[in-house]
Amino acid sequence: MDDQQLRYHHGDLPRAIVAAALEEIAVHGPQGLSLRAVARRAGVSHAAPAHHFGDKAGVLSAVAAEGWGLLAEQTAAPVEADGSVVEVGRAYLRFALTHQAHFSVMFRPELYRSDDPAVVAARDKAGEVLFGVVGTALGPDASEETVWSAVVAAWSMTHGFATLWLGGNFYPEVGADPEAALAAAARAFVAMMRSN
Amino acid sequence: MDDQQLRYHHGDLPRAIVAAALEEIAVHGPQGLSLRAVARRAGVSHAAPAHHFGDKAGVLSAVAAEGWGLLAEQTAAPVEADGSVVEVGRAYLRFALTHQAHFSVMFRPELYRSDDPAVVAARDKAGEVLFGVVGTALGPDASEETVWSAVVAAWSMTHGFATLWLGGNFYPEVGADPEAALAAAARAFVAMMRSN
DNA sequence: TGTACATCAGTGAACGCGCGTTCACTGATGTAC
DNA sequence: TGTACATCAGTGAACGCGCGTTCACTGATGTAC
Repeated sequence: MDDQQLRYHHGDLPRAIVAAALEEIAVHGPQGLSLRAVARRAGVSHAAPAHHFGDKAGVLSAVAAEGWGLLAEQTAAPVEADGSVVEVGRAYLRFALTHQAHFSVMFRPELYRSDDPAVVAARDKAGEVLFGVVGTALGPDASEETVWSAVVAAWSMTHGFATLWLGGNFYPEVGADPEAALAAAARAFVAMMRSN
Repeated sequence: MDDQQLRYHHGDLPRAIVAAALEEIAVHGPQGLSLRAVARRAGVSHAAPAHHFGDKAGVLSAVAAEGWGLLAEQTAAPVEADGSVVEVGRAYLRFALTHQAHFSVMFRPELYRSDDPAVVAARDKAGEVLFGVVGTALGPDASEETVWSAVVAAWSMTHGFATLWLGGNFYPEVGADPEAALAAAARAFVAMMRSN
């Protein structure tokens, strides 16, 4: 509620609308988003969001594109620092936990325009990071098929962990430190599969 | 639309309402469920669902309880046939893919009464199956902590795979046979982790 | 076999609400002269 | 420095809609006698 919002011309209303949408989504979920609630939160008239984004799907597309972009950035950081697959997994998990609103929109493509160019570009970039680090981990001799399988596995485990954790589905025994729990889980999984 | 529905007394309207709710959820998602649409689909007046279930959360609680019960049953089947963790994972995945509506409700506890006794009982039963089969796979010498970690890993990977698959997030390279893709992914994951 | 009655499943009208979208508008801003 | 004007960001009233819930009711059913 800074005094920017009291001015007739807001300054950067599109940015403020996305921010307000994120706060709304954090409370009511992506499907429970209402443009009127977003406008209320941003302190503008209820028709203002549509003025900038066309409609509700437009607002959610902006959120999704921003989310995929942030995910690509934050998973690329450990790669650039010579990090392992595990480090990238941690970064993915950290992103999911600290950007729950983005995260919850990104994986509901029916709510936004998933063919929006900004969305496609950001999503592809995030995919490349993941594929690249897994390929490096497996070494140059691994078949492309193996790389795909390992990508699917690493993504599935990390993504599944994040959603189950966020949904409060784990028992308290799992502990309070999600990153440590995920790393321990990956290790225990390998031990279990080896013992068969 | 059998002639049961033309009778004043339906016969088993609660059952029909749950069935109609599942069909609605399959189309509009759990959050998009409307009691009036359910009633329309079941061929009864819009107030009928509330008569039996109290309110919307009541209908969704019934769906969730049924879902957890089915999951417990279907993952227990391979265990009774001396199946491995991988077989249980397959059963979990098969359940998710063939019972998408149940699956999508179960993991959104904010939409239903997750402390409903029927829900709690069914969910606990499903948890015990998973914990049991992982414990067996690791053998009697594994610490309880290790078992927990392996449960978290197996559950995360299987659950993550199911949700990413259902969301259409995988690239076509992953193939058309989800159960095979998941098994291959688990194998490739172990290879990748070993190679580091 | 027939009748009276209690039960309760399902009805349908009514309520108030919040929503998305449309649209003619107003007022702030910057630029041209 | 001052004025006219074009631009467009944001307004606010209006629309029609589907929703959840309530509530007095009706009609089917089964049981008691």
